[in-house]
Amino acid sequence: MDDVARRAGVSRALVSLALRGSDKVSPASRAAVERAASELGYRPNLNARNLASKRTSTFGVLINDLHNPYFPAVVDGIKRAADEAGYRLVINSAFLDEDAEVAAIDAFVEFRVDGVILVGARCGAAAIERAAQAVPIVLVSRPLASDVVDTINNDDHLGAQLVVEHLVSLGHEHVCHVEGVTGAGGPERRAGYVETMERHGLEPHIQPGAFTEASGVDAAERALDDGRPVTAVFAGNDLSALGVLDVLDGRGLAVPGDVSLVGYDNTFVAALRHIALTTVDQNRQRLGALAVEALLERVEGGRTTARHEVIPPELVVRETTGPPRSLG
Amino acid sequence: MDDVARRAGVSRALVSLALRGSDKVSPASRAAVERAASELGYRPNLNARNLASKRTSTFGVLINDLHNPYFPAVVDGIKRAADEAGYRLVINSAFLDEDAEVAAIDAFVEFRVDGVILVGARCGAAAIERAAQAVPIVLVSRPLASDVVDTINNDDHLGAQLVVEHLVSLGHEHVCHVEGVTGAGGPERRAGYVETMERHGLEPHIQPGAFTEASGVDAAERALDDGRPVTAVFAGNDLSALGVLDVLDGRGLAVPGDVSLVGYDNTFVAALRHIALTTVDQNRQRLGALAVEALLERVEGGRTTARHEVIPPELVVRETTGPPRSLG
DNA sequence: CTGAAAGCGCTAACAT
DNA sequence: ATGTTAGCGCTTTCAG
Repeated sequence: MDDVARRAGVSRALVSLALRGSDKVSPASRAAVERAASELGYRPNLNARNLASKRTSTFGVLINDLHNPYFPAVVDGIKRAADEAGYRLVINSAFLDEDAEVAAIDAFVEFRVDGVILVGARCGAAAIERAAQAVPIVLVSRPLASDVVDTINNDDHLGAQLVVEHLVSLGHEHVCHVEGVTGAGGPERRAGYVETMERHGLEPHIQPGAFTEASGVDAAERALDDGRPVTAVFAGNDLSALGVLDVLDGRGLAVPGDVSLVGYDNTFVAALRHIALTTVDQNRQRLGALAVEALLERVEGGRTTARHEVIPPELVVRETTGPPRSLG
Repeated sequence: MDDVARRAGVSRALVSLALRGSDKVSPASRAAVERAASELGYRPNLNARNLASKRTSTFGVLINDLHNPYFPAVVDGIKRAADEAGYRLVINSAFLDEDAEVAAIDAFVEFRVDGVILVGARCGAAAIERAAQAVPIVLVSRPLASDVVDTINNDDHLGAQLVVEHLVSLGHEHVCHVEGVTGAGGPERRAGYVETMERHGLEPHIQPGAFTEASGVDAAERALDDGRPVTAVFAGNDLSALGVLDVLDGRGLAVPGDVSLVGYDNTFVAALRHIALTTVDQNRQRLGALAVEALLERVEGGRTTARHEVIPPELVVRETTGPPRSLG
C-alpha cells in the first residue's frame, strides 16, 4: 500500500480512501491511485482491513448438508440480498455433523463476521444461543423459540393444510401422511395434516418417516400392507415422496390413477418432468432474503429483540395428484 | 488476550503459544491459560492472527453452481482432506455468473487464503492464470492446459468408452449420444463415444445438448423423429438423461425394453430407486481429495510446476440398460 | 520456559 | 482534499 501511495504521489490514507470509493478524494488523485494500484497488481489485505476497521462486511452462512437439494435456493436468496446490501458471504457446510456445525459457528465468530445465518442447523439450542452473544444469528428453516436469535420459517402447518385441502377437494378420504423429523418442520406438518383431516371428519393415518428416500420406501410399504385403504399419500418432503413413488411403481399402482402423491419443498427433483411431483413451495429464496434483512436490522438498525418470521408456502400442483379411482 | 494473560498470570506470548498447542509450554501454564480463556469466553481474532502470521491455514473453494448436484461430493472430498491436513475451508458459489466467479476468486486472494480450489469454474483462463500469480490454484472438473495451475479431472474419454462398450456388449448397434458442453467434459466424452463406436464399426449418431434436462428433452425428440433407429441413448450427463427419459416415457417407450439409457456423473438423482439410471461415476470425492493434495504439495512441499491429474471413472450399471428388443 | 518489543497492513480520527 | 498519527489483536524474534 505504501508502494501504491508512493507511486501515485499521495499518502497511504488517501489510497485507503480512494480504494474504498470515498467521495472526499479528488478525481485526479483517485485516478492516480487506481492506476498505481493496478500497475502494481495491488490487492488489499482483508485481514488487515477487517482488523483495523473492526468489521468484516461479511455474513457467515452455514448449510447443514450440502447434499440436500433444499438448500441452494435459500443460499441464492441470501446471496442476492447480501450483494445488494454490500455484504460478502462465506459459506460453510457441516456435512450433517453436529460438532462440525458448532465448530463452523465458532470459526465464524473468530473471523468476526458481522452476522451468521444458520440454514437448517441441527445443533443444540444452547450452542447457538451462546454464539449469539458474540454475533447476531438468524436461523432459517429451523423453528426455535428464543429471544436472542431470529428465526425465519415457512408456515409448515399451513402448508400441510393446503395439501390436505387439495386432496380432499379432489375427493380423497384416505390420505396417509409420512412423517418427517423434528427440528425441520416435521411435527408442524403433521399437526397441520391431522387438524385438517379431522376438520373434514377424516381419520388421520400416519406412518413414521425421516425425510429420506429410504424412509419413504419403508413407510409406503407399511401403509400399503396395513389394511387400511390409501388413495393418497402426503409425504413429509420431496425425498420421502420419491421413496413412496418407487414402491407404488413397484407394485404396479398408477400415480395418480390409483394413488395420488404429494411432497413438500419443491426441490428441483420434484420439478423434473419425469417426476412432476405435486408439492409445496416454501419460497426459499424469500426465506434467505428475509434472513439477510433480519441481520441487517440488527447490524445496522440496532434491533436487539428477537424476530420470528413465518411466511406462507404455496401449493404447486403437478401431475401426481388427481381424483381417486372410485370417482374416476 | 491481555486479559487472559493477566488472569492466567502469564505473558501474552505464552497465551498465544498455549492456545495453539505449542509444546514449549508447561502443562501448568497451559492449563491456567485454557481455564482463563474459557472463563473469559475468549475467542482469538482470526484476522489479527492471519495478519500477524501471514498465513491463514485456509483454502478457498469456489463452486460454480450450488444447484448442480454434481458438486457436493467433490466438496466432501475436499473437506475431508483439508480437515486432515489442518486447513479450514471457505466455500463460495458464483451462481453461474462468470463475473461473480472472478470476483469470488479475487476475494479469496484478498483474504490471503493459502490456496484456491475451483470446482467446475467456467471463467476465462486468463483470469485464472492471473490470480494464480498470487495464490496456488487447482482446477477440478475443468480441463485446462496450463503450466501455472494444477488440474484434477476424471478421464471423460475413458468414461464414454466404458459406456459404449457396455451397450455394445449388450447387443446395441444404434447408440445415440446427447452431447454436453465444452469446458465440462462434453467434447472429451463425445470423442470417446465416436472413437469407440467406430472401433466397433458402428455409425455415431450425435444430437446437440447442453447438460440440462431441457436439452435432453429436445435431443431425444430430435433423435426419435430423425428416422435413424435408436436402441440406446448415451446422454452427456445425468440431468440430460432425465430429459431423455421423460420423452421416452411420454412416447410409451419402455426403458430399457425399447431403449436403453445411460447418463454420466452418478449424481444422487441417478441413484434414486425410481430412476435407477445406469451412469458413470467420476469418483468425485477422490477428485476433491486430490485437489487438496495438489495444493498441499505447493504450499508445504514447494512444488512450482503444474500437475495435471486424470483419474479413471467407473461404470455403474443400474436398471436403465439391457439388451435391445430385437435380441429380447 | 517466559517476557518485552516490534510489526503484520490497514483504517480512523485528527490536523492541515 | 490530503497528510499524520495511533492503534486493531495477534505472532514472532530475541533476550532472559
